[in-house]
Amino acid sequence: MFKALSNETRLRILGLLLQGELCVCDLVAVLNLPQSTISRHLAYLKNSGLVEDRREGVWMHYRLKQTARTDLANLLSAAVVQLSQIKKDRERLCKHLARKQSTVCS
Amino acid sequence: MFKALSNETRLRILGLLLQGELCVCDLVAVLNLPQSTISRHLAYLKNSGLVEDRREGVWMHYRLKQTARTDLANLLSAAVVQLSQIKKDRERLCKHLARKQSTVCS
DNA sequence: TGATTATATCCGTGTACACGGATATATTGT
DNA sequence: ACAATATATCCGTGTACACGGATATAATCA
Repeated sequence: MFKALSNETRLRILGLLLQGELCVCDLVAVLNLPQSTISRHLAYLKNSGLVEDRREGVWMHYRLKQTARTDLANLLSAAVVQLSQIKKDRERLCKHLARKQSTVCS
Repeated sequence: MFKALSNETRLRILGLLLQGELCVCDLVAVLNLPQSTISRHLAYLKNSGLVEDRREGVWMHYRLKQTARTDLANLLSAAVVQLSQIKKDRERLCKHLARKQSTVCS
């Protein structure tokens, strides 16, 4: 698990997934990284047992596995404080979702 | 910090240092790994700001930095459960210290 | 079936370590 | 100064990834 958390991009992905389920294209848009990079990290997180996926038509949705959610929330709470990037990501996610479909941002 | 925790040998070292200050030779004896390996990881942990050292004659003593102690205790509590090796290490440390000088094992 | 879109995987390249034996350095006691 | 001991660093080798462009796969729709 610590290995999964030892990469900044994965930390950022997990930080966003803490807010709720997301599809790959949302992560690509918010993190502004190549799609192959995002997909690779999602595969890594899935293999590590931290996230699970769900297909909905063409879209793959990723979410934290329930079994890992509590642990991750605790561990990441420290990371969120130190890695200011995560806060910015969350703000960007909020705007992104609002732009996409006028949903309320939690 | 997660990078420092992402290596099993370092996790084991930190697990032992949670019990208290130790010198390199104790770690070598308890973990049964080459001295160069232990020294390298201790240097890594020191650079990461997780441990600090103290020279006492020929011996170098390493201990957790106070600033990291609480965080590490929390993070490692999860690791201790999962990585059974850490429990075994602690038992070996206890025996080792008892053998060395009939000290009480905390 | 063929085009389109979303996602996964492949590929070559580069970097960060991990490893452990060998060697260097530092300290102590003679 | 020299031997002995504890520790740090060096060195060559190997592995695990990170990266991102290119390509393959999968699903949808016309």
